[in-house]
Amino acid sequence: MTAADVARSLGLSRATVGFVLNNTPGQTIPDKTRQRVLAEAERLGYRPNPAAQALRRGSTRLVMMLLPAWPMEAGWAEFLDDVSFRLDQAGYTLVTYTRRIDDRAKPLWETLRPEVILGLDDLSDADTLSAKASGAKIVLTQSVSDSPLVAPGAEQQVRHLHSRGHRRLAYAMPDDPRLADLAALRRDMAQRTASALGLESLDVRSAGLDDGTAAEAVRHWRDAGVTGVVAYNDLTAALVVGAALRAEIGVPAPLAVIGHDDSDFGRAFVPALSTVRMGIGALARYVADLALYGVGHLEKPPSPVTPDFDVVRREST
Amino acid sequence: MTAADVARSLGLSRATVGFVLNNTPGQTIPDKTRQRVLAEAERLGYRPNPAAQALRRGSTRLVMMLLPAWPMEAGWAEFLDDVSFRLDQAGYTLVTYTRRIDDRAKPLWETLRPEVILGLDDLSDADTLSAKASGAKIVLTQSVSDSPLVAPGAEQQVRHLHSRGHRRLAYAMPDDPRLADLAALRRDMAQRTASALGLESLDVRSAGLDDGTAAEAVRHWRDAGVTGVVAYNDLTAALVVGAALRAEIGVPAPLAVIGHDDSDFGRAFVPALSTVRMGIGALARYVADLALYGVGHLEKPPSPVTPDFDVVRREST
DNA sequence: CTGAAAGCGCTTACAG
DNA sequence: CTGAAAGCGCTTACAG
Repeated sequence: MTAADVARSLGLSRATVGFVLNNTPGQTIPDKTRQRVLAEAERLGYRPNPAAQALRRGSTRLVMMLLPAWPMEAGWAEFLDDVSFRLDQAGYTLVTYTRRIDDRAKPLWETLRPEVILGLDDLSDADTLSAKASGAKIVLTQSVSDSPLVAPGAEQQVRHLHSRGHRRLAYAMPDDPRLADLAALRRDMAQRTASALGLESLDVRSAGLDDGTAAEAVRHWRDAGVTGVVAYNDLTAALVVGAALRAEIGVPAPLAVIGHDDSDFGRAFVPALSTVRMGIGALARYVADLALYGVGHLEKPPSPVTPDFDVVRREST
Repeated sequence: MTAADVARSLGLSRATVGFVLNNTPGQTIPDKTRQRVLAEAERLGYRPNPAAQALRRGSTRLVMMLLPAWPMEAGWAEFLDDVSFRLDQAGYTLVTYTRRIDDRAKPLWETLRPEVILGLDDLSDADTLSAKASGAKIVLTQSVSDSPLVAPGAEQQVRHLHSRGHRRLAYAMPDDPRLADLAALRRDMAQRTASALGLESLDVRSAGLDDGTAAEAVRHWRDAGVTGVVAYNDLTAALVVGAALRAEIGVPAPLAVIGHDDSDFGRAFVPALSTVRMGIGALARYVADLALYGVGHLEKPPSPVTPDFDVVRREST
């Protein structure tokens, strides 16, 4: 079922059909003809062939978003929906892609040829080269030096513990190497906030999944007089709380712990985990517009937005 | 940079270049020419235009895998890598897509035109129609009547509790409507296993996130003499355990609870959650071959495989 | 062994 | 207002 079929069925030329279907400006198609074309296309179930369109236009109208390999919280689904909706309205399509470090398949941008790649995650050097060679423009929404997306939550965490009267704070890092960069950003922001509040510098320790580091950290913190722990995320917070309870150190006193991300399981935990929730509503439009600016669909770059971060206080602080 | 450029640069015809680059059988290209073409293509950084290939071939060589909207456990990343690697070797590309119920963007299959859609998740009726209209073949790896992927873990859960001496069992359902179908499958399998073991039928209750249903279920089970709870997944297990502890019902005694999926946070929980881990190694090849059979690249369908399910006993049972 | 050519389905400048 | 036609980059049957 091609545009030619629609034209033939109507006794029109392919051009007229194309003008109607593409809403080409500068054409004066009588409304009657327009309606006939639309109705016939609908009746025949005509769908333009995207490969032919891409070939002819010289552009795929595809935007690829790189997603991190670690599990994403529920809020991201809505975020992605918002981004893809906004792109959709501008005639672009969002494709998400999770590139693993040891991925053995050809990168997806080779086959799909997106016009823009949105890097929510960093690319390896080899992948960056390959992506550029494929003709895509890389737009990083998360750069290491400037990261409104990831850091401000850490400030909220520290301020929350401070407002609850804690003066000697620690920071719990995850041990997953994929999270190292992100964790360093949040930790530094926490550190800066602590200084700004006149607190001693944070006592930074790692809290891993099965290796006893969480237990060690908790003992160390107790001996050092730490009363509040800022955890990288809710899983790290859970590991710290778990280790504390097993060492018979009470939570929230003598040790308060706050996580980050508002993961579902934090509510099930006993004690329920205090956390920071990121509101990404405004972000979706910003990210979509960043992509549209990248493909030249928008005249100027969107103004940066900072997501909202809210403390959700539960039982662990 | 097109194949024509490569041909021109070498003083050859476009056909010869095409034959070399595509390894077309039945052509006798002198090895010297072949090497020259390969070297020149490499030197010029030639990459075939996928849109042109798709248009000419009449097929996109794209396989789309529908992913569920809920967060996936870490093991899935490896699974997807395995599937895409196998497809890659056969010349196909895997694209993953998460279709949300209230998605407002045009479905991705409209734009990408995959040859096959692998449904790890179910499609709405409207989406099924739209996907078929786009020309894709839908291959369901998870069907309601035959579900080796999702159900056998529930059998392991029940057998584990039975082997620990529990005779009066309950089943904890999630309250997320997106999980309803999957949960029903697991619950039924648990129910069948209980019958086979000569146990009373399971006392089924829902355990939700914030609505007090978990607390209610736990109280009800205590009064009904239930000693073992099979939970849909680890989050549901966590909710049940949390509610039990808050109601001062001990875990694992008098109430043992086993989850499913081996989520990271289950290890951090106090008590650490017993669970069932799904080994999906063999599955990747099966799913990839299902797709390749769907596109006609394989003569006959792959033999079904059942993933391994292993009980991981921790403190909650 | 290699070249000239058709045609996939589309968009759109050009000519009426 | 509408049609005939070019051409995007590729693959491949056909003719030498």
